[in-house]
Amino acid sequence: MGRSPCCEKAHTNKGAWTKEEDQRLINYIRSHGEGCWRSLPKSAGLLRCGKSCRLRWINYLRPDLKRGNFTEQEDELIIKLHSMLGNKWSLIAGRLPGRTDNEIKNYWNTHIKRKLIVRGLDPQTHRPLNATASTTTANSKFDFRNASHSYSTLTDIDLTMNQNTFKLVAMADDSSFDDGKCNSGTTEEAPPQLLQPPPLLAHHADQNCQSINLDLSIGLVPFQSLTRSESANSNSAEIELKKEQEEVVPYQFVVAARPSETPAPQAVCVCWQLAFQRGQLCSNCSTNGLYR
DNA sequence: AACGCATACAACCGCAAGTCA
DNA sequence: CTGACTTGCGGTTGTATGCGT
Repeated sequence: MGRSPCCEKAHTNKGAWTKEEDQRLINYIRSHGEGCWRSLPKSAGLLRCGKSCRLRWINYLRPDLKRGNFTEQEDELIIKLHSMLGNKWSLIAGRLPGRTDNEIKNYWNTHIKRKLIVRGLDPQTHRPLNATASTTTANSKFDFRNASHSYSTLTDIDLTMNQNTFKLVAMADDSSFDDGKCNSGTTEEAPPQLLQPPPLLAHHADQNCQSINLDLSIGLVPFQSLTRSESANSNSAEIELKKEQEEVVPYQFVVAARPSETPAPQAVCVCWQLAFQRGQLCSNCSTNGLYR
């Protein structure tokens, strides 16, 4: 297809940003908002490529960023989300208000990987290290890492809001765990490699497959606010979705396992929360994930 | 004090998906 | 429908800093 380079490299600065460049970028975005990164550098008087500007803003200059060390709670949340989503750093970052995908990715590579290894867990599979080798082909239908499907045996995932946190409780459907190992009952769409639950879920599944308490306590900002750039880039359906979503009270989210099941009122399919946040259609609930 | 190594993190690169004419 | 273009993501690299010898 022939792509043009993202910038004219001969005329752009590279490497660390200076305070002056930062200030120019901040000033420009304050007065014009995000968006059109390609033309932003020229308009802002920066000798940087748009990509570089975007990255600098998102990862470092954005005012809503939470600087400083990760808390123990954040650590655990990242681990849990990674066990479900894999290296989907942007999705994980979306669940940690004030943290960026780059920051989480770096933190994962420098701290959490080691932490898991010390615990005797494989950082990629979240399985015990000595078990990893024998289960390399195993993934799970509950494993959200590979795709936008295959968690249909969870019949109920409630994200209920306490005063300051959400709590995610996933209830497993007994019938889908019939064999006691919770790895049968494949759905039509489940790819063959997604057959075993990851350890996080498998652990609970072993306990009679009754209840999976993921206990995800996340910040009170359930969704990132609609920025100007998002407004510019989003289609109207997505904007509508976000509007509707913001109106959902009292922030209860439910996964619909089967289309025939009557969804709870005022609830949002958690697939939307985890992987369909851009308003993609969900194969589980056959909607964009939003129930009213 | 100087050096080498390890670590942390900012920034870059290439690719894929999305958008639009 | 097609292709040009933009944006966002994930992997990787480069560099500053800290620490031990």
